[in-house]
Amino acid sequence: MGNEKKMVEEITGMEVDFAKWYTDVVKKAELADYSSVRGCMIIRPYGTALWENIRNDLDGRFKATGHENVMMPLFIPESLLQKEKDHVEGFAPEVAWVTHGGEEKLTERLCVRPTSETLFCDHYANIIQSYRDLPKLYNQWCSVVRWEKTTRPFLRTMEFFWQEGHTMHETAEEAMEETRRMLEVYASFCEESLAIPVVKGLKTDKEKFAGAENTYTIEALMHDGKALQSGTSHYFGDGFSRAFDIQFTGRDNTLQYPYQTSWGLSSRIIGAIIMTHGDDNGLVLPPAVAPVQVVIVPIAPHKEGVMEKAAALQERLRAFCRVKLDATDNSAGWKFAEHEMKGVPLRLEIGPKDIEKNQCVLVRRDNREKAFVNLDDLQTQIPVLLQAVHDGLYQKALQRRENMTYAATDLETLVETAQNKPGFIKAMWCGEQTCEDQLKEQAGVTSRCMPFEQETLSGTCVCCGKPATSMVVWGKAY
RNA sequence: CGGGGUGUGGCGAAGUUUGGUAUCGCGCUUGGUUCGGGACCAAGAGGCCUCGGGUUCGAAUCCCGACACUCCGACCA
Repeated sequence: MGNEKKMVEEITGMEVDFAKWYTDVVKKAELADYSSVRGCMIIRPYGTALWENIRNDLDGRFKATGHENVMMPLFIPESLLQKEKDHVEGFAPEVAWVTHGGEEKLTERLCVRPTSETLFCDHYANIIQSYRDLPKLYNQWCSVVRWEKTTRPFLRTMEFFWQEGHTMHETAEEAMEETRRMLEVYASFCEESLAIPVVKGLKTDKEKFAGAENTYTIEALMHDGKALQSGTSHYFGDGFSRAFDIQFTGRDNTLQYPYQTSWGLSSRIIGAIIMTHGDDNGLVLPPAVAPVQVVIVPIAPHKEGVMEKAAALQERLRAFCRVKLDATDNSAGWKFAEHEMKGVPLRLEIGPKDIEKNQCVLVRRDNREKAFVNLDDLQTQIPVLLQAVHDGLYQKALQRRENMTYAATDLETLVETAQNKPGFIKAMWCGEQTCEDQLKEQAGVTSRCMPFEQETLSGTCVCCGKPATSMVVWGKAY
């Protein structure tokens, strides 16, 4: 109990080399593996199961807010991509092009979707005629491709998995509400299901999505003090509607352009889970999405009755949690380390001595606390402990973020903080991009967002000293 | 895309400076003893030394090129 010895020698210490620690965890926990396609990864069964749980949870939240799933094509004709100017400028440098079908050269190139705004708009133009057709609340689960220069498993890969919601509304107000609503869905998902605290806010013009009027974001702080944008929600106004000629007849019998939103959350969130909760023994998974919530490790399984008892427990536990029985012939110690590496929230040990006393040992992954629990109480105790792990993870992450959040009211302090103290820096800003550029130049930080929860640290911009318009959270980002 | 680093059985490395036919640990297979924090003994299997050229009697080793991974920047979910 409370043994601080590092038991998994294969994983590089977090303090030693954070980047290496990260990839070690990805590989040793069997989440993903490299493929022979540059910049693309193979998401292994364990990683896929994790993504499926994330997906099912989020999908339920989308359905509950009235959204429907659709499936759009993988390809976008060049002409379609070209329709919205800012959008194409933003994405053109990183799209993959299909130029041939078999041996034949195509008359028009097709791009592999980097995002699907254009496809949705093209379709919406055909199916929206009247205000009665609105709102359209569509979502799709798919993968997209962006020709990235440098890649890292989950955090940045050339192909990644995500969901993209695309909605059309009768009024700007309605669309703006939708944008905010979906950001809240992401934020609650992160906090309730992933135990990741997030800062909700608005992106500056410099950081917003190509073609959007407003981009909202949730920003999480990783173990190493770098920020990870964990979900975004965009308000498009009627920009795309005009570019794609999407019009409907309004209640007053005039032709109008609908207002649009889009929002996305990607498999990158798995990187956030790793870097928020993980430790030197490997992955630590939030119970709500863990593929295995409880792993049963039989002790001395060759002894009479142990395996039978363990198997019977597995059957019982199936009714209320995701449970796995480790029946391999590895030693008990091996199994402990193995499942810790894979982040299983609870371990259940059952051996001859326990069976005699009708009990078992439950060990939490987050703090290694052990508890002897009567076998008759498992149905109530396991959910309690899973919840305790969740709360423990959330509190620890929140505490760390607070400890790593600083404030600066003058440039010198900001630069000094950025250079010496990894984390978020709160500072006032005048709203000018030149100041953003200068902070990037001098302190190496970018604006993560203008949080909804504003504070007044001072009256003037941290950079230029002119009157400030808002408080911005700055940081180094993934 | 700029600057560094790396590439040797499944994994981690030694060997490269000084060219001579590949070594170690872990894992894997089989048998046996073990099992409450990565057990032990014995016997085995497994290598186009990232790829392509070149130099040489001979290349993991020297030269040229490509690719991949990785770190630091710039760019992006």
